[in-house]
Formats: sequence, structure tokens, C-alpha cells
Amino acid sequence: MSEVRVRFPPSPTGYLHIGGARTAIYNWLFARKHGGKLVLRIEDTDAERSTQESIQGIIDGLTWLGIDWDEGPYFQTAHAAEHVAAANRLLAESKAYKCFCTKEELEAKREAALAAKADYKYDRTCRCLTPEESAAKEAAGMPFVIRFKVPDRPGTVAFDDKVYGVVERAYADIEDFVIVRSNGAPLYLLSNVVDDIRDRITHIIRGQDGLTNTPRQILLYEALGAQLATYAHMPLTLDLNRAKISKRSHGEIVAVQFYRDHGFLPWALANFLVLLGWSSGDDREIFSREELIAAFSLEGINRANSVFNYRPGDPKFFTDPKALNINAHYLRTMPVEEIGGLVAEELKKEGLWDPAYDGERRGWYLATVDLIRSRFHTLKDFATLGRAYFADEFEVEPQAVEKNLRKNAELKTWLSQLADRFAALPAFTGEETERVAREMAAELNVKPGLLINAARTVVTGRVAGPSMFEVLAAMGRDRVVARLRDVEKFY
RNA sequence: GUCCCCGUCGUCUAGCCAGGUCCAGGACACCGGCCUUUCACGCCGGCAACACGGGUUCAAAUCCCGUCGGGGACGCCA
Repeated sequence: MSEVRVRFPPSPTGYLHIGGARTAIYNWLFARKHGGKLVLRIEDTDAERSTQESIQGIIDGLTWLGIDWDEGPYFQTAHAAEHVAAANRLLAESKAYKCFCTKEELEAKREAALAAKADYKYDRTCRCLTPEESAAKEAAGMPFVIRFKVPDRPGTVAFDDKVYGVVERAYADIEDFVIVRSNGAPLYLLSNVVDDIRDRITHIIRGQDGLTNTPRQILLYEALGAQLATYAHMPLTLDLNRAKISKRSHGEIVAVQFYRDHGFLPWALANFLVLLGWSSGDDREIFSREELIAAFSLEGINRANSVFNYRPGDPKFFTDPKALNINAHYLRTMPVEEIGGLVAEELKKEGLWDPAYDGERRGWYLATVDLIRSRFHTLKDFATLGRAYFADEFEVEPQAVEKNLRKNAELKTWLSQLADRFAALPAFTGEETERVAREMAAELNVKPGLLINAARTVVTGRVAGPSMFEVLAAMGRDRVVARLRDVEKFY
């Protein structure tokens, strides 16, 4: 039994698209599951877009996601001579022919067919040329393309797709397609097949948009005398209007980089993406890397296109709610040491990092991260919503002031009295601060919540947060007392 | 238009191949409750779908046909 070999062949566009990322993930999972190899091959024949930066964008995206490959990156342009050689071989074996029809002629025929509401297919004019006629045209300096000679026989080209089952297409419905341009450059259909044969690819896992290319590529495999790969086409990802998602119409939201820049955990994104069109068959949705590799199979891929549930301008969810939910899930369940390291990166970017968090204050740092993480959805939240825990300058939510401070003007004096009592406490612990706060509420004959919520607003700047007394302990006496005494600024 | 593919809750999906255990299960979102000093977390509960029409069958989400709907491909792009 031969080794499983799959490939991910992106064309460089400067960023990794989430659809492309999903394709890469499926290929990667399949390779890892079967102890095979993943080949990264850059289809860079479009010289315009193939800059070093755009290639790097793809590589960075894959690397960030944790998708590693075993071979490559290979570059399609490095093999152009092979592609042409394959075409010449087909020519020599009469499996292809030179076509001298001009673009204008073809365009006219195509339009005529369209006008007549008929199906357009190349009419094989040049296939019928005698060798002499063909040689004469070439000698006259007429430019030509090379077309593949689709076998003239009844029946269909059929293949057993691992996702869609048996798919067939009548020979009669396939036109003699161009494999080499008039300038001598080979076309994708040919190059792709030649590369897959050379790279000994055993399984081609790609988007459903490649489904109609498959019969033509199979013909090429046959003509080239190569052993056919197994195909598995995966459904596409559409937007809520059922349109294909693209950077052009959806912007950054479809780029993997966007998620990296908005506080996503790489694996959380991968976990979300894999669920878009695949399921394990049981009820699990959260998978560790190892669990996913074990659970993955081509059979679990769904046939229907899936919808990326993204609503532009949604105030609550800046991307698919499920993606956010999965990210938040990992945020609050992963080992605190691990998330502590990722949060550290965010704090450093915002200038909130204290080297002591890695030293004598590490215990405090990790406990604080653990204390606040269940309310956050992305890594960014630690430096924004959680800023008060790491800095003395932080914004205070206007609603919090309105709701917890302004409604009762006496709070102004009560909070500074509370600060005094805290300052006098022998031990500044959660139990002691709670006891003191509750005693004071009882003396004043007000609900404890009044003082607690007011204190939360002053100390953290926010209406919502962890248990107030845990917050106080985390903040430390000095900060708490100072912030409580500074309450006047809100009146 | 032609060819190919698809059609289960708002979204992701299980079930379909081997028809009954499905008046359809899970997750997200949403709503309600519990917990509680707030908001989350957690737990409990609720709302919500087999596109439509025929057929086969004792029985159909599951098999067959048709209709409608959606997507993809129809390039000297990849």
C-alpha cells in the first residue's frame, strides 16, 4: 500500500482566505491521520500576483494556524518546462492538436451560440486539419494554442468522489480544452495534473468549485498514462446571501490574519473552520489536535454548502457567533499557564506588561488572568475590558457611573469611608473586605449590593465583573483604597 | 441557456447508503429559570427544521419521479 500524499496548492493572493485555510486543514488532517505527507505547492503562474509578500502571507497564515507541511513550498513556475513537455508528448501521440483559431473567431462563435441560447463548445475546426494544413499554417507564422483531443466516444467519464459519490460527465459534453496558450505558457488544468503526478499525490481534497474540472483532468491522467488520484470535493462556504465569500466583497473578515489580529486562538479558529462542512458523527464539537486527527474522515464531510454566519455591522458579534463562542470556550478552559503566555503578548503590545509577572508576581498574574477570563471572548479583551487590572489609567463605562454611582449621591462619602476601613484592616483578604463592607451596609441600612456595585465601578470601571471581593484581593489594598478615595471625580 | 452538485431548526449539523427505535438529536444564537453583590461561567428548561408535490410500502427525513429553490462550472484565469 502506497503512502498517502496530499497537497495544498494555493495561488498567492497576499493573505490566507478562511476557505483556503479550511481546505488546507482538511488536507493536513487527512495526511496526519494516515501517516502521510502534505505538500505545499504555490501555484504562482500568475506572475502579477506572485510577489514574495503574497507568498509569505499564505505561509504566515498556515504557520499561525499550526498547519505544518512535509514538503515544499514547491513552485509551479519552476516546472513550466515539464508542463510543456507533457503537452508536446500529447501532441506527438496525437492526443492533442494545434489550434489556429483566433480569439476573435472564437469570441464570435461563443456570442452567436449565446444569442441562440445554445450551449457553446469549441467546434473542433482545427482538430480536422490535415497534417499538411496544420504544418502550412504554422509555417505561415500563424500563432496557435494546443488543445486536448477529447476521445470521441460514447459514454461518460465517471469517478467515485469520496464525498459526492459517483459523478459522471458525458464525453460529448466536454470540449477540446486548451492546455497551452499561444505564447507557449501551459494552462492550469495541465500544470496542475502534471504537478500532481510528479508529486505522487494520492488524494486530491479540494473545493467543490473544482468538481467540473475533474473529468477533464482525469482525461489528462489517462492520456499521460498516470495512475489516477482519489478525489474528494468539499462543499463551499457561502455568506448569508448564499454568495461565495471573498475578500473583494467581504473584506478582511475572510482573511485568517484578521482573526490573528483580533485575539483569536489559532486552534479555536481551526476548530471552528473544520466544523464548517464536517462533523464527527457524534455530538462532539470541541477537539484537541490529537482528537481531531483521530476523528477526521472524508466520509464525515457534508455535501451541502455551508453558510458563514457573519452579519456586517452586528454590534454584538464581529464574526460568526459560533467562532466567537469556540474561541471563548478555549479562553476559559485551556491551562492558565498557556493562556497566560498569550495574554502576555497582548499586554506587551499595549504597554501594560510588567516583567515581574514572569517573576515574583507570576502567581498574582496567573490568578488574575484566571479570575477574569470567563467573561472574555478574545485575547484582546484582557487589555481592553480588563485594563483596570493591569494599569491605573483606564476608562470607566458611562453606564456604570450612571447606574452604580450617580443614583445615590451619598455613595461619594460612603465609598471614601469604606476606603478608610479597608486601609485600617489588619489583613486585606476577600473575607475581611466582605465582612467590613457588609457591616457598613448594615450600619447605613442599605443593601450590600449598593456598596459592592459602586465599588466595582470605581475599582474596575465596569458594570460587570467577577465577585467583588475577589477583585479587591486581586487589585491589592493600595490600588483599591486609592481608587475608592478618588470617587469624587464622578460627581 | 447548457452541464455538474446540493436542499433537515436563524446558523453549523446528526439521522439518509442498510425505511420503523425520529410527532427528528446535538451545538451556536435567542428567551426563561436556578446560582448571585453585578455580569459572565455552570446547571435546568423553552422556542425553532425534514423545500414542495406525487409514487413505492403495513410504514419514508430516509427509496423512486417531478417541481421549485440554491450553488458551481462553462476563459489562450488559477
